[in-house]
Amino acid sequence: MELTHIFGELNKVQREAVASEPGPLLILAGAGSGKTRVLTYRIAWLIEALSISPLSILAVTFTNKAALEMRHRIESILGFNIRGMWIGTFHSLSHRILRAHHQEANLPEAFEILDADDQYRLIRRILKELQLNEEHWQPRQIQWFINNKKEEGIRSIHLKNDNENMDHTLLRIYEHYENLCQRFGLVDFSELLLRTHELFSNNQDVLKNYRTRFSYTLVDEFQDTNKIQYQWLKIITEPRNHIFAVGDDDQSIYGWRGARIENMTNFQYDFPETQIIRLEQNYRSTGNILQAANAVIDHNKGRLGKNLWTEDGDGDPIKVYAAYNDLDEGKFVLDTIHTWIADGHRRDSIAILYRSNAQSRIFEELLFDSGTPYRVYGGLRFFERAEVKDVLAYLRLIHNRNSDPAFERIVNVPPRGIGNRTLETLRDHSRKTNHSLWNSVIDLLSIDDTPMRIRTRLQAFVDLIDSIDKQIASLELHEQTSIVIDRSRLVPHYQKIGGEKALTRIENIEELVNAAKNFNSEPDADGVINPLEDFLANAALEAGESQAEAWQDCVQLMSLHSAKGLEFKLVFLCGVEEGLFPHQRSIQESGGLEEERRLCYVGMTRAMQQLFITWAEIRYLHGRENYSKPSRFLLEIPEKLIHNIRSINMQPDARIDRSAATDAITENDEIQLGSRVVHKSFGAGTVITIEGQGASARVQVNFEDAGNKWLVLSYANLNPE
DNA sequence: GCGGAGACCCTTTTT
DNA sequence: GGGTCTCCGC
Repeated sequence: MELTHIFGELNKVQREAVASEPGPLLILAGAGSGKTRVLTYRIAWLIEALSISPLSILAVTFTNKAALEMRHRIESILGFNIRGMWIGTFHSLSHRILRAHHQEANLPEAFEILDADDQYRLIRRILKELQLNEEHWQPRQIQWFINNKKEEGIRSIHLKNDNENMDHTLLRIYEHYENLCQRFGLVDFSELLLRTHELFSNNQDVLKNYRTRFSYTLVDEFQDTNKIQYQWLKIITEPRNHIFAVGDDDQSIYGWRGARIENMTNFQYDFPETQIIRLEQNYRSTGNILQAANAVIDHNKGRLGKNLWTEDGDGDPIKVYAAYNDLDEGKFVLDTIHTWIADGHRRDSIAILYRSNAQSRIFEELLFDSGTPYRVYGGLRFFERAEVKDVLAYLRLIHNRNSDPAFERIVNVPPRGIGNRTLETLRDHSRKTNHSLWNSVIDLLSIDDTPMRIRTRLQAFVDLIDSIDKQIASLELHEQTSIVIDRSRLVPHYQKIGGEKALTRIENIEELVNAAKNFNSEPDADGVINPLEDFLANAALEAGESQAEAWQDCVQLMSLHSAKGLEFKLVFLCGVEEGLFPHQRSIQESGGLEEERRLCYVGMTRAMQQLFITWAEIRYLHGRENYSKPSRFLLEIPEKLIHNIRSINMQPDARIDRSAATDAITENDEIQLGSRVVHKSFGAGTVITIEGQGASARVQVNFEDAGNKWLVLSYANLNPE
């Protein structure tokens, strides 16, 4: 068979991986070594060379984005579409399986997915019911505990039986949570995985069905799997063990969320006769960048071992800039960016990476003021926004009256006189009767001693929901959405309270109609299509990544975590200071420091041509001034690979000078290039040049009446217009 | 029940 | 610095 279109694109080791005999295979794929390429070509090879049907292949990823991209890439190699092939995240695949076998999995047909926010609210409600103090029983920690246990495959019943030291109250909360979810058909993210795994272990018929169907399993980012995900993979793959796992232990950065790097080391023992292939040739970065990254990661113990190399040249040294404060750091980055763009590069070839999202603000301000287009990744995603979740909650309640999370969310949004007092009564009733909140309302309406005013308001709410339901019953999804938005009166509500954010919120609400319009519902296993149900599940499972402007040419700002898997010609690694990176809290955790170091490795290996590392001696964090030292990671890079733009070890004298200058800049930081200013005698004008810093800083201002003037900032007494 | 003023907290993020 | 949550007065 003619397979040059597959093999022609690959190097020798990649070819070996792609064309290896079916069987357990672990690919250790270093950063930039063509991981995705190997994965997609492997699938193409199975289909073309072994004539495996796409329907017999199961491909698992961690994000929806990765799943989508993989599908596109495979289709473009093959030249035909593979619509029926199962490519998805652990969660979306589990969801699909549970929908198809909800009875065997002991779930109601209309079971609902709880996202992290819904789960948090539910836990708080339980704490209240159990009359536990939130100070002592922090909802976040409970949430973390429950998810952690589920991700280890442990239910409350196991804790009860196996562990005598188990905290009694914690156990009671977990138990209560499980009961409530079971009773009302609520499934949180970890439950999707756990429940599917239990379905497979308890139901041989179902398991056999999937084992027969899927003869080949492939996993991406294997280093990020947690315990239950690994078991999920094992149970579906055995006994054939045709599993193809691709990962990089050096890029495991989600340990704090349950990912088990040990899964990589255990793989070869759990799947006997595992073949291990190392992809070490890097096609992304210059020699210097690779050497520096290798040197840093080499400080970690217990690695599987890998050394990246490249056939390309050394390139420029790593440039390190020691700033005196965060503003100076920002200005340096901005200047460098402008030079880079002036040299003819695209803006989207640039990434500013940082450890914590709070660091983006200063860069955003500077980029904004200089009129440089930029885009910040991370933060709240579309379907997680409060206003969007409100609309969805109306839809959820209409679809399933027994959805307590949806009920709680919107029963009084916009305010309709059903306050905490009434809600407490409802919750109380619900607890006693085991009825959902909605049914509790119905109950209360039929009880004679319910006060008239409460009765009126509850009735109005019931009527509203019922009447919207009736009105939208036979309409298209986007029409349903549009009517719900209209009749819920959420837009006027946000208009009323919104303030500055009102406009964005209303835009988001309206954008939801478009999202509904563009949503393609897939028929389930029985060929049934339920667009609304699908849409709601999808909203929970897919956070709603990048919206429209994703492809515009702008500077990219993101946390190091979100940068994994991406590459940029020019990378700035910012805030590389002890306490911030590695983060203070991670230094205290066991294994925390090594994970931070991997994060540093991930950051450095994003750079193709040029890597800048910056740190600031003074940083404003949480409104306070902090003094820092350069990160230990910086000191782990061999000096010969570094070009210092300013000495890391500042002279004491220089330090005084610089902090003085810092103050002056901070005081005047509203004066920027392009700022509108007013002078006592020259009147209004625009700042067109700024030179120097501190007491000697000078600006050139183009005054409307007086023309161009040079002024010394500390004497001129300029005020913002 | 509503809404404004102050207290409080604060890594990383996907599903 | 800023977003969320609580408390309190109306």
